[in-house]
Amino acid sequence: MKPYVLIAEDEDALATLLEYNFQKEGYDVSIARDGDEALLLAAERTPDFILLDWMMPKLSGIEVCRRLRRKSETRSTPIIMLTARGDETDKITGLDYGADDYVTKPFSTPELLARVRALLRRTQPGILDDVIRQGDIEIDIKAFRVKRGDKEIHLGPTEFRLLDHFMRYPGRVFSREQLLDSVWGRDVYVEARTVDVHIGRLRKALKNSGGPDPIRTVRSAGYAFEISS
Amino acid sequence: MKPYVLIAEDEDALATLLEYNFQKEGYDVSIARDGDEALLLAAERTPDFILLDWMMPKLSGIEVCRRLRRKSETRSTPIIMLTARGDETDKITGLDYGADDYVTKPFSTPELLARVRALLRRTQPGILDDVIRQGDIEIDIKAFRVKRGDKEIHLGPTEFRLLDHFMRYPGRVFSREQLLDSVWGRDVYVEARTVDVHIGRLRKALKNSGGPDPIRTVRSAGYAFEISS
DNA sequence: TATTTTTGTGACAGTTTTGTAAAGCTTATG
DNA sequence: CATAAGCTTTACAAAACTGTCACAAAAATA
Repeated sequence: MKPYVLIAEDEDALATLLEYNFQKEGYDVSIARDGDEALLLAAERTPDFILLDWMMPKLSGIEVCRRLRRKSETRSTPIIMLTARGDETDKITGLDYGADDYVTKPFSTPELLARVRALLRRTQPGILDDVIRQGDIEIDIKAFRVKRGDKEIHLGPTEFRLLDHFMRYPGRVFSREQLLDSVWGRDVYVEARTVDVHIGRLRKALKNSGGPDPIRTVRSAGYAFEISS
Repeated sequence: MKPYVLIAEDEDALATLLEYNFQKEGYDVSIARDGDEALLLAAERTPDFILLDWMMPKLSGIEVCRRLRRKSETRSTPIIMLTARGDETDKITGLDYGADDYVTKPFSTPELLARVRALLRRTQPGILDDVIRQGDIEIDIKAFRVKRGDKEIHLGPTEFRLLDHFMRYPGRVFSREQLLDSVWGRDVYVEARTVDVHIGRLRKALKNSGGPDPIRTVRSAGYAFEISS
């Protein structure tokens, strides 16, 4: 639903500040205090982009960056490096290792947010859009509305987030666990089968407005959203 | 293009707050820390209106006011005086010396902004829109009036600002917290549920004049104003 | 075909969120 | 100083939503 950012930063004050600002700006945020944690969180739920501090305990930013690039899920995830001023060499090295942009500390929050928006627009087109359309289904995130053809569709909060998630990644198959992570939230404990129930509800709502069922069940794997446009 | 406001206020915290809020609202802002500076800045570029603190170093607000009135460029520039509560005499004197309105501290930012808009509409016609219309609902900020169809609607101040805000951003969903920020004021502490009560009153008032409820409840998210035109 | 595994779905009990009337206060007004 | 108007909070009822379960249906497997 919201763009999901992973912030890897060991300095507490900065991490909190960033978390606050990005949340306020409308992002889902996770904070990692060291390199290990960053990799862990990134594996749990693939972020839409990553803020990576250059200097961190356990694994340095550059090492994290390199490892992320080795996995298929995060190979193309945009990464912004946070470096101390003056380390010009860091920039070179960082970009070498696959960072997409870098920002020197200290930076102003609006500046960073602007950089992030620019990066997202460049690399993840559509992720900042308010309206997503797939076939005859249209979802407006800011207005919390769903339409199929001309008909308004009412969805409960969970079904809305679920559809939102699916429509951002059309065709991709998500396991129940993945859906729980990214739609319900990492820390919530619910039965995997609960996903089925909500899928059912979503299907019913979408069917009421006519047209084929856009959700495909992938037996023993999960669900995917597909619709011919 | 943007209205240009000169803010003369020596108290740092308040000056910064005002600067931030007026900029966010789309004004060009200059800050003067004392009376001398205020006159200087006003001479440099004639403001569209002036916020003038009553108590200031060097030249008091009232003296600044009087001198501004002597120059042809600023003779008719709207001036809002900021005074401490209780100084009833200030009001009289201030208006005598040519202030157009006065606001007692402490005030909430949205309240001040509303006063400013009203003043600008009264004195600088055309610089802002007077009326906003959505569907059959019409709000006249200058006159503090609301009409639905032909019927006059009476609203309390809070409901008025609430409707004003909604009609400026039709279709968009605002959380209770956002509404508290932009309608009540960043600094005011009020229960989130209070918003519900005012929404209820606004709905009732609008319903009395017939037609559908233009306010949509978005469960677990907030409210939005929508009406078919 | 019989058996096992996986998915679809109606029912339901519990929880969360919203609508609203009533009460207590504060501020404006004459 | 009394009255009126408007604001916030509270409490309770209604409505919407949630997660789980049980069982039916479908698909895979033997």
